[in-house]
Formats: sequence, C-alpha cells, structure tokens
Amino acid sequence: MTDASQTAAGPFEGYLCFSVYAAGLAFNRLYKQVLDRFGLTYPQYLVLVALRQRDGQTVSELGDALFLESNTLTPMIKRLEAAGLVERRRDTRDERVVRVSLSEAGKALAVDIACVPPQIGEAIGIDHARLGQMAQTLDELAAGLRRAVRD
Amino acid sequence: MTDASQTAAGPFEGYLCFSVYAAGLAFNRLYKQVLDRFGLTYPQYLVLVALRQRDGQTVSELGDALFLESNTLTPMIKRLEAAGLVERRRDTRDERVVRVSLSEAGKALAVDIACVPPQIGEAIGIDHARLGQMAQTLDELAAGLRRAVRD
DNA sequence: AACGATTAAATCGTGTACGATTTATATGGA
DNA sequence: TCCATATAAATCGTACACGATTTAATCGTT
Repeated sequence: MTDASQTAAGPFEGYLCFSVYAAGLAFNRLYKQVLDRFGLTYPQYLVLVALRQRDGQTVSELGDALFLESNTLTPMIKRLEAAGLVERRRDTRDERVVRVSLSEAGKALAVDIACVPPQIGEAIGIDHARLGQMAQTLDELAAGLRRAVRD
Repeated sequence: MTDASQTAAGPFEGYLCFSVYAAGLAFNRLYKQVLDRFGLTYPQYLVLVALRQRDGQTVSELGDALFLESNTLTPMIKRLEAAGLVERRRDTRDERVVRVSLSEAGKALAVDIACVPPQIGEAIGIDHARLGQMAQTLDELAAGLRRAVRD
C-alpha cells in the first residue's frame, strides 16, 4: 500500500474544498498542541507574527494581512490586550483608526514564537521544498477563490 | 506582473499553515455564497453529501468522515433536524448510538446540491486536473499533520 | 461653515471547532 | 451476578468567523 491508502476512501475523495477544509482542521490541531504552551490560539499567533514584522498596524491593516475584518479582529485583539500582549490606541491623526502595538511582554513572546514554524515543519515530516511548493499552489488557489467571491 | 503579485507580499509568505488557513477562509466564503440559497452552511453541506452516499450513519461515522467529534456534530445535526432535513434515532441494538438519516426533504436537497461542485469549479477558473492534483497533495499533507498530532 | 457620503471600528446574533466533563449504555472478567 | 472499564453522545465554556448593523470620525462638495 502507498500513501494513497491514508488519503482516499472517504466520501469526499477528489473534493478539493474538503481537502482544504480537512487540512485546515489538521493544521489547527497541530498548532494548538504547540501554541498551548504560549497560551495562544492560531489566529492570535498570526497577529503577533504580523506585528513582529511591523508594529503599530491598524485593525484594517491586520485585516488585510490575515483576510479578516474588524468583527473578528476586534474581540481577538481585545483578548490579546487582556493578556497583556498588545496595546490598542486610537490614532491621534484619525480618531477612527485603532493602532495595535506589542507590549514588552508581547515583543518577548513574538520573539519566542519564532521557534514554532521549524518545530511544525519538523513534525510534518514532508520535504521543505515541497512545503513551499504547496504554499505557492494554495496561494494561487486562494487568489482564484477570492476573485470568484468578488465577481 | 504575473500571478505572483496576487499571492506574495504578506508577512506570511511561504507559511504553508497560513496558505491553508487563507485558502480555507476563501473556500468557505465562496461556498457561503453558493450554499446560502439552500440555507446550508459548508459543514452542513458536507453532512448531507456524506448521508447521500450512505444514509443512516452514526454520529461517530460522520465524525470519521468529516474529522469532527460529537461536540461539534451533535449541535450541527440538531440544527439540520430542526430544519427538517435529517432524523436522529437511537440504534435499537445499541442505545448509545445515534443514527442520522435523511428525511424526504433532506433526500431531495441532497440531490439538488449535486450541482454545487461543478458550479464552484467553474467559478475558480483553474484547470480541473490541477485541482485534483492539489487535492491529492493536500490529503497527503493532512495525513502528515494528523500523524504529527497523534505522536 | 455645513452636510451628505464615506470610512474605521465596534457590536450583535448565529454557527462552527474543540478541550473537558457528564450521562447513559454496553462489555468483560472475577 | 456484579462491577470496573470502555464507549457513544451530549453538554458546557471559550474562541474564532462572518453577515448585518451601529457609532463615530473624516472627507468632499457646495
């Protein structure tokens, strides 16, 4: 038996949507195992990574990066704030805008979690180059899907 | 500019986890557009497809197919029941087991939604063979992730 | 200066996900 | 038979995700 024996057989064989859905569930569960020790959820982890790259982003900018909107981000960021990891401040130039920045604890944690991706990559046990290839293919797919949603 | 301009640039370039996450969000949004007219969510749609293939599955069997457990499935199936699409019956042989079967309305809807996948495929605008290839690659990935979670 | 239109967040309700626990039933020895 | 163990669903609390609406601030035009 090849690897195919592990992947096929379900009622959703060949349903790309389901493959994406199932891979998302599986990724989420693996990340949960790894992130639990940091007290973070996967979307929260993404916010910290985004802020580590550029601090003080607005809610909208974070939304552009994560493909989410304020209805999802606002409560999530408030939880990060309650955990003492970020601070929320209204922009003085434009009071509509809320800027999110890492606290000292948040900065420290943002550095700590740099160890996560290699750890995950290790656990998956799939060739690194192949993972990058998959990511590119999926990005292409996601772009097609977003185009389809807009039309 | 090539397609690359639509995919790269974010802080998560090359993060396969994020590509999967973002593709999942995008798929979900596209399906929502299509499924809204049937009054179904994407996971509910999956349940109907699974039951169309084999009616009267137990909650656990549905969970095996969808990679979910009773804590997620029970409320979801109860909503399908409230919508008059499925019926829930305790197995007479083993009273612990709940079997889920399609109502007449559910059977009719399960047939109707057969038009969804082609419609989605159409909207994506990516070569069909390539989609199948992606699905296979993702299934392989998901299998690796589940293995990693178990270990 | 004024005011309708736009924009940025926030709020609200519904529906997944999921860890942890609970309830009910079934099973396998002593 | 009895009881510890195991199993199947259900329940509970927390956290996304998102459509729809609301609130507040800014902008554009007059």
